[in-house]
Amino acid sequence: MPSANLDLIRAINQFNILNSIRIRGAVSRSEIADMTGQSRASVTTITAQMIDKGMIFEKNTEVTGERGRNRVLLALNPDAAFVVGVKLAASKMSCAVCDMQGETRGSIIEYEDFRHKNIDFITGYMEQIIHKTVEKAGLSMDSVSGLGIGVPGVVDSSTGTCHWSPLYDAGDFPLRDRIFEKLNIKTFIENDANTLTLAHQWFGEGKGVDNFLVITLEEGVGLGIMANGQLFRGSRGFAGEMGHVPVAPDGEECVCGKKGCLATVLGAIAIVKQAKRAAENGEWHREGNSEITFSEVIGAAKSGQKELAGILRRAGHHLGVGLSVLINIFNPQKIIISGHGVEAGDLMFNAMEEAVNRHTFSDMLSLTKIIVPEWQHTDWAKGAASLVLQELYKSPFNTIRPVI
Amino acid sequence: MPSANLDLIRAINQFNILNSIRIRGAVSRSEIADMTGQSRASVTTITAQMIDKGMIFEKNTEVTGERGRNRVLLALNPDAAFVVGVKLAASKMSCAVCDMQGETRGSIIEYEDFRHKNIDFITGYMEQIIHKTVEKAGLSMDSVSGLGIGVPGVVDSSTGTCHWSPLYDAGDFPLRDRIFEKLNIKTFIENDANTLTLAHQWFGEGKGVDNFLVITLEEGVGLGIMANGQLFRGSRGFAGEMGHVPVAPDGEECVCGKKGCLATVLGAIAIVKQAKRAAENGEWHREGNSEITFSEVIGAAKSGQKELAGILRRAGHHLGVGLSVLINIFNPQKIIISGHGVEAGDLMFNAMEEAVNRHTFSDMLSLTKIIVPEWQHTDWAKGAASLVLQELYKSPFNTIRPVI
DNA sequence: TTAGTTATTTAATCACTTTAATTATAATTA
DNA sequence: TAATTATAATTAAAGTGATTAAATAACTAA
Repeated sequence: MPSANLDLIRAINQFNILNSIRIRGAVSRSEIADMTGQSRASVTTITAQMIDKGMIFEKNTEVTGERGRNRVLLALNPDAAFVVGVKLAASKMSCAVCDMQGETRGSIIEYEDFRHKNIDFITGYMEQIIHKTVEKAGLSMDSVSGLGIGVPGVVDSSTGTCHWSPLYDAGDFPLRDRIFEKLNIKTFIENDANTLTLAHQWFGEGKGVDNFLVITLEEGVGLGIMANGQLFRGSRGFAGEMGHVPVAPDGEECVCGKKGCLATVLGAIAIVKQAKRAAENGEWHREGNSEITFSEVIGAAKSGQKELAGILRRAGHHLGVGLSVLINIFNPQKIIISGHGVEAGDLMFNAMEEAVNRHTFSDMLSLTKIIVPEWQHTDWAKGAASLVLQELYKSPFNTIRPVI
Repeated sequence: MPSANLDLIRAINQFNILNSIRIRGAVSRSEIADMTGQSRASVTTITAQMIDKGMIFEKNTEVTGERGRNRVLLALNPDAAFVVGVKLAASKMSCAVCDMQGETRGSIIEYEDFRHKNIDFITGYMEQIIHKTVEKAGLSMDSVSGLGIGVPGVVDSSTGTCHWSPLYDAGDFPLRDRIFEKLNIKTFIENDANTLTLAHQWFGEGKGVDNFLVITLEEGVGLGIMANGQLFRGSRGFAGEMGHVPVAPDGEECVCGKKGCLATVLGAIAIVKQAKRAAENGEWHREGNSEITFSEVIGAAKSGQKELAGILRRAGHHLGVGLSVLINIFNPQKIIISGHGVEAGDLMFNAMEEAVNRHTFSDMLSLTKIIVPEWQHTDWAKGAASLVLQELYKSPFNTIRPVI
């Protein structure tokens, strides 16, 4: 247990100031003092240090026309630090370089099958894509303050160990340290749904929201939980295994052995599987014999293929039932739905909405906003980058590399 | 936002020291320094103040036979403070006086129907029971440092307002302030399941466990959530509305309008309702015509009444399904089952266990212990008392009344 | 121009922990 | 038995970050 000493209070106050500036965009010293509860003198001292380090700068003086001296607005220097985020998925890897404000300064996505591949192949690939992305952003590796990696599966972020992942069969693997050895950059790893949840807390729909959930629709279904402003990981990082919540008691058998898990109707794998069956049964007349992709199914459904549209509606319905369970248990302010599965659009989400409305006590439902924001592939990598940004804001003076 | 200053670090360090003593029972200054990370000098200073105030005392010197000066063990003075907890239920009120170590020093339970009663009647009743219990414990009201109240329903503990309760139809009600006006004792209110969860964290099965759930089986079903060592209340205090999680899609209609909610099969109300139907159908041959009570149903079921045993087994089964959902989502270290509903015993819990085993991925299940501790009526009031003890430990010097 | 108002900075002070030195008390060793 | 070693607890001095109060800066209104 670390003791509370002067270092701690300095860290807290620095964080609060930096965060106030981030949240407000540009803000004066007096306002910071009011927001953080610190004395004006103290704000002057700390902001002076931050200006000195190049983390923030005096943007302009605000002319309000009110009496008294005008406020000098302070703003973040977006170039104060750059961080890299990498998202590892079954069939692709994406990488993004973000600045201090969470803006993407360069990104790359590459398609490759990583399932059952050698671990060295994956870490090597990662090293390459990082170099390429940093170069694309016009930066050198020296200017990178940290690296965040989002991994599907169960991850112990404190030890940097990957315990289990759908990607490979190996046991515990020290991913963080292995990457650090290669690049010599401070590295953080985390479950992918959690990185996205953090990204929303810092830069997205979760700004200023203490309790929200993030549903990720990819190959499977993921859940990120923000509780009391903190990421909730469960006792061993297993929290949020939404996929195996039973929603259809008379449904199909799941890989886990149970029947009617959410994972059997929702997520790209389940949807493609159902589409394949429809094609085999002749309910979906399909040209050619190539492997069915998720995008293809969505496209056909949107073009009016009734059977496929039904599959999406059913998926939406069950998602809605699952959400109603979550709303009852968590009473979140927001539920944010992300992942490339949102491509399914209204076909899925109308059915979802209907199911949520039907299955949730209206008093509770009225407290929860369900949001499907615009989705980009690189959001995942940006999420991984936020993992570092978070650490950076927490102890900026220790983490930020000097701007050369 | 409160700024981080010297007061904060003192509060944190005091809390950590007091808590170390509480957890270990009796512990030396050096060990405290090691546990909390503080310097020995600092521990000496702070513990001296605490001894001065009568909060802790030098219990004895530990003779280990090791080299060097013997350690002086410090222990909590249980009489340093007394707190009162009151639990309000539909048909009873219980009250307990606890000491600094959470030991019950006196308790009273009284049966009375509080449904749809005047609020003044309830607060008046509360005032009386508190006076009686304090007297029974051999104490005066002056020696009471604080009062905690556990209320079924939705409570905003920060404002002390009771927003909604199954007990009465009135709207928002400032219960905390109303009681404070009567007794002039620092008062805290909280949802009843949450008080029990706190009690477990501080003095029960949740000691040292960061992530656990408490299921309360009373008239209905309640859920208390401990996430990252913090009570999780949701965005408006509605979190943990477990009762309306759907578990039996083809089940009975619930008061909330949906079908097959957990509340339709579990909890005293639902079970008595089902028993009543069994009696009406002639499946349960019952003497007399009095109102059926929960205890009577349990008794008859345990004596071999097959239909009633079936009702309990079904309830246990659905509870098990509900728990499997919770395990998937929360991955808790423990699930603690409490409330007078545990009287149902093995009849219910065997079925529960079977359902949990069947519906939960075994890798996840192995991480969660499900516990049904011994249950006493006054545990509720003790829970409410912990609400105050928690505050007391947090800022001991401000809250503890001088011992006269 | 002057008074009033707000923003920011500076200087002095305070409160807390830490480090280093010191005292206290025990077992071990010669 | 006396010196040595080890551990516990205390004390004194030093360091540090926030706060308060006073000073300065920069503006508006009259």
